[in-house]
Amino acid sequence: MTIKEASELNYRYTYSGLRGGNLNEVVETKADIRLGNCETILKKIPDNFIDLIVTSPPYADRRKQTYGGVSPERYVDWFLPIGKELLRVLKPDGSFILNIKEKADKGERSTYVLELILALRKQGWLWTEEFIWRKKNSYPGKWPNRFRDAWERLLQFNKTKNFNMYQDAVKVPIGDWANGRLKNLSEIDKIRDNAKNGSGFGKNISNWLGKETVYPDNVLHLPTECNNKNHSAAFPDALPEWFIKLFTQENDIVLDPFAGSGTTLRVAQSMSRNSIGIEIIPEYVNLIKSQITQGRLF
Amino acid sequence: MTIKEASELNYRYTYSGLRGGNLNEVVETKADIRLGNCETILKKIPDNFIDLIVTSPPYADRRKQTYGGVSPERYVDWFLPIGKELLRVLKPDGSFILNIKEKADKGERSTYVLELILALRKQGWLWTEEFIWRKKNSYPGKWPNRFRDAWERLLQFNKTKNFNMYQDAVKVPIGDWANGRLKNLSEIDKIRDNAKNGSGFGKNISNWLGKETVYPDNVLHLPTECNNKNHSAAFPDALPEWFIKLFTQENDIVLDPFAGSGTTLRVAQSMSRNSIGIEIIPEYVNLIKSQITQGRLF
DNA sequence: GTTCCGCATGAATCGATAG
DNA sequence: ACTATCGATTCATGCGGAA
Repeated sequence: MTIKEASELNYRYTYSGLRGGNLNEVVETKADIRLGNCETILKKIPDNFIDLIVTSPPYADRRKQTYGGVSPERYVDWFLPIGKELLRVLKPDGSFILNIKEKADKGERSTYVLELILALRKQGWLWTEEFIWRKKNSYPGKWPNRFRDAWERLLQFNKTKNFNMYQDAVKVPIGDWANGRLKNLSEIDKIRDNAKNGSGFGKNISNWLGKETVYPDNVLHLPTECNNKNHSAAFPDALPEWFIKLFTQENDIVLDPFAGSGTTLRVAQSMSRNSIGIEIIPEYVNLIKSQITQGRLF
Repeated sequence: MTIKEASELNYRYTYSGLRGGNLNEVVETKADIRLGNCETILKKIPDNFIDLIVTSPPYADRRKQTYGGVSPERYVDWFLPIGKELLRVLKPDGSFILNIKEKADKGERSTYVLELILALRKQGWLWTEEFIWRKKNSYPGKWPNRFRDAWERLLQFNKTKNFNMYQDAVKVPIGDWANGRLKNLSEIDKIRDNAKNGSGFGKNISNWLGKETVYPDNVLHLPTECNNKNHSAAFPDALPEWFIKLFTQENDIVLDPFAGSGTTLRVAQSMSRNSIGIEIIPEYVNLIKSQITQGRLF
């Protein structure tokens, strides 16, 4: 058992104890999927209720009139009322992850995403970071003046600067360079720190000795999922999983206001997080209900 | 001599031959580096003169010691007069590649790059594409609310939709997944062919065997160069090289209005492209002059 | 000739301290 | 209060000399 696992186990015992239950009593997480208009249902959620919002809204598209066909020109105005509700329901230490990418139209990239970022900031959001989702197997195709689009934006917004971030939960294996070099590196550090001030170097060393994982950066390398789920724009499980690990703890509440095929809810529940989803198409709601354990959260 | 060098040499001979000259007559490319203010010198360049602009301007609030540093608030106003001249000197079928990345400040990303894109569009530029430069060895560090920044923007702007793009020049070796699969396939194919006396499967294989390169996508994976140059942050040679291959032919003219240590000019000349550079710091101009064959182009 | 090791160093960011 | 400076933190690379 690792220290981390022991720590988590200890937390669970403590948690159950505080509730006064016996050790077999597990707090079951709930997934609350609602059918209907996004803005309307958002208004029913209490203030400061959500720990993490992860969503991939319908992208603007001039041609498609079917699912969420919002034109680029109207996109910002369409999204802002939703952004306002999201700002209200998010806890002060929560985060909002928006997966979006502008399409090329008549040879140009649309600018509505840039305008959306500026508008959300004006609305009160902090634009904390832009992660890149690097899609390993991007959509194939060839055009005379454009290569395949192999990345999407993952925009992080916050209500305050002091949001929760559990960085240790997403550490990754250290690069190959370390195999032959790290042992010596720590020796160098020893010498350097001894020469500098002689104190506190042991703390540094403890960070490096036997190091096998490092913190990731702001580029996520994930394949798009090949299995079609009857939904046009499903992102891979690993995407919400990464942000749920990074920004929430067990029994927190995750919200996806454009639930689609329900990836976020399903992943959240598998990770013992509560979740709320909103979806306007009945077929998708039924699909989600078949994959989760339902329960009302508000 | 590598195969690549030999191939290039062979091409040069052929090229000279087509011109009717003897083999010693080489059309020499010129690199024209000028010391001075960017906007001032740009005004001396004729209209529709440049095939490709590749540059990395000083970012806002960076390089304060060397370039003085432009504040994020003033950045767009500072850049626009330069953008206007760049628009004038670029050929209608040329491209403009702008390498830039906003920094984090007080927990937020600055928005001046977004505003710059919108402003350049208003100025008449088409925002054709945003490439991602993924930096594997990004600057280290750890903060409570942020991971390391491992990517920069490579913004492509054009004057018209019908710009030159030589996609075949930047094809890349097919991924390792294909190599492994291809070897396995051919082994299986061998066995099958032996067993079945040629089932037609070999025909498919022949399609695969010739295929060694594929078109890249819009994410570039390049390490930053950490060699001891006298310029603080030169981008790697491979960066301008890729865009010069993609957007120009031999003897075209490449412009870098913020030449810095001269990477763009040096690479352009090594690829038999003419180049123009502007740099305001005398030491860098001298450094560049020591690395190129000079010649006036305007 | 290869491989390995020592070393330097990056367009970083935050929080604390100093003026 | 507001700005300027500094220390602490951290990972992947190239280069040059040594084995």
